[in-house]
Amino acid sequence: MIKRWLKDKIQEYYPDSEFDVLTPPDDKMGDYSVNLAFVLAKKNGTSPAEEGEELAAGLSKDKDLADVFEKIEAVKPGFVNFFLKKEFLQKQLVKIYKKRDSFGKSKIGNGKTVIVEYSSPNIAKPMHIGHLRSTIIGDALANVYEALGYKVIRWNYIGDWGTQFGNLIAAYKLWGNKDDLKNSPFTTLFNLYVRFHNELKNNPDLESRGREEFKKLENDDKENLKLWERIKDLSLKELGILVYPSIGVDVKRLHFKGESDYQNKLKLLIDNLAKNNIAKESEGALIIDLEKYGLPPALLRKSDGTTLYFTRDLASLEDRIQNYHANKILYVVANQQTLHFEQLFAVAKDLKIDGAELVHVKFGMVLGEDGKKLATREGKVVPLQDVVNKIQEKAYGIVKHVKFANKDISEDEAQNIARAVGIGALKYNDLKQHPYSDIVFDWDAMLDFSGNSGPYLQYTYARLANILEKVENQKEGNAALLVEPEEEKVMKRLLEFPEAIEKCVELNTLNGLALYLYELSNDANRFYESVRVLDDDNIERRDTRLTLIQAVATVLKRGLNLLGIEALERI
RNA sequence: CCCCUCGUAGCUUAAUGGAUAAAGCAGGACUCUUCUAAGGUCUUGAUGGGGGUUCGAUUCCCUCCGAGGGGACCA
Repeated sequence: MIKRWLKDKIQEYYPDSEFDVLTPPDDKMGDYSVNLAFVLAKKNGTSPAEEGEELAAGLSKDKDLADVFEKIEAVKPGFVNFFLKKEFLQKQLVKIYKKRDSFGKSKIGNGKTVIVEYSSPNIAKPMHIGHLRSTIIGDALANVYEALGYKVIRWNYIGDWGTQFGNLIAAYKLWGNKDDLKNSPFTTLFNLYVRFHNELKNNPDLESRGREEFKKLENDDKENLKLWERIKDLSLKELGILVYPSIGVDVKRLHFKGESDYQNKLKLLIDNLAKNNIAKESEGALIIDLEKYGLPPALLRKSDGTTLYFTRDLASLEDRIQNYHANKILYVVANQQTLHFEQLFAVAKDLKIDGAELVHVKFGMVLGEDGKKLATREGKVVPLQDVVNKIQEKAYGIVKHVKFANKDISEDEAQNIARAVGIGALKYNDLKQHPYSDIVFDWDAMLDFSGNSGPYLQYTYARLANILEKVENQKEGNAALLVEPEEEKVMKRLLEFPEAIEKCVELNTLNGLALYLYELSNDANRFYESVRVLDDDNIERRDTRLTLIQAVATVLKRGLNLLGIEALERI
């Protein structure tokens, strides 16, 4: 059908052309070639007929296949799979094997600086399951940018300023005590936070009390400043010692920056904006009108004289571009704040703070089992530590009791496996989904270690590693010996790795990479089940298979690490 | 009322405008004297409704229905 249609088109463009639509080895090849011709034509600004002719030429002369494939591969990698001939695959496998440690890496970032803002805990509120998404997505995204040759700053923008701190200080002054704060800062602060909001219902005066305390804080009130510093110190310590390590995030690589760091720059910023008539008074507050962008005005200063998140974020943006020379800034922040970033980016454009590409990498919320938002105010949250603990317990149970009865796994190793597998499950469960969709928090799904899950990938890696461990001195082998369909499938899949990574930065999502790794694991497991490697009498073939396994294992490990998931040799 | 996001199988999800819409879970049938059964094999089942653009639409446009989020002194 399509074939005939293309023929007609070619007749129309080139009445004298002798080109016939490719003579394909089977029916589907024809349609497929047509698609390709169109993709190539679009890409190269040529006509489908020209591209088709070139394709046909390549296909009819097998010796040039690799070149044609490589050209197509550059334009439309997924398509090539269909055509791949064994010879090509074999050539590629050797290539991949030889450069397996750098396979997938590239220099397309060219040393450009990318700031990835993620995690950004608010130390007036406890970290809960909702904060996890930003941390997991941001950390992985930063890894991927790094692998592609960008200079990455992992910007952890601590929420340590704002009205809520006034609330917290007010609550502390009413109900808090020193010892609780010292012993378990997060729990204590959380309890104060919840109590404040609960009592607010009966006692609306509390709100003005909180505002009052924040105003004092902004006016350098000594007592409040001291209390604030104490709260901040303790919270950061707990974050660094407890929270981040427990989810496998390297604290040392995070660039901590607090909202409060911009406090002393705000006055100048505001004054300048007012002086240049960019900001104006409205109902006692200072705003920037954004009507021409179809947006509500951005608030710079409240009528009580205090500043807002927006004000600080604007100052921070300036800082990031001027002092950190960011070429690109990614804000890994939930969907809910879309408007905030639309406003921020619009103002940046107005002020010509446009030295960097600004992207709001948004993601959906974690919803409760009722499908409603998990709100901190009623204390209706799943604390991060609970999730981490529960998932590790489950992993530990499996390691310990389900099998491996005859394996010498020490207690320490079992603990370590449980930790890595638990976190792997948690992270993969998040990353495999498109970030926009809301996630309904579901213990069962999160604790499911079978099927398309983190542990499945880790398990696959461990199986492959187990084979490799049993062999010494293997040679490269001869790729021509790999003729099983399962082997071909794996080889084809390996080729897609670089594309899977590059797509991550193109779209600023990671589910493509997660899916790729799953499919690679799938293919690898099928290969594993269908072909016995070590018992092979044909040593050359055995070595070739080991080469394949080595390449897969390396790619799998690198991919998992990019996602922030550990690949263990034994699980 | 306005803006943003989403709507795919019983459930949770996937698919730069391109191949027979892809998986997992749940259900059914198999598979461990064999390199780790957290595995593998087979099986049932889906694009909210209506228009449009296109050779081709889950994807882009319009409209309706439904869900969630946001909309000047929170972040």
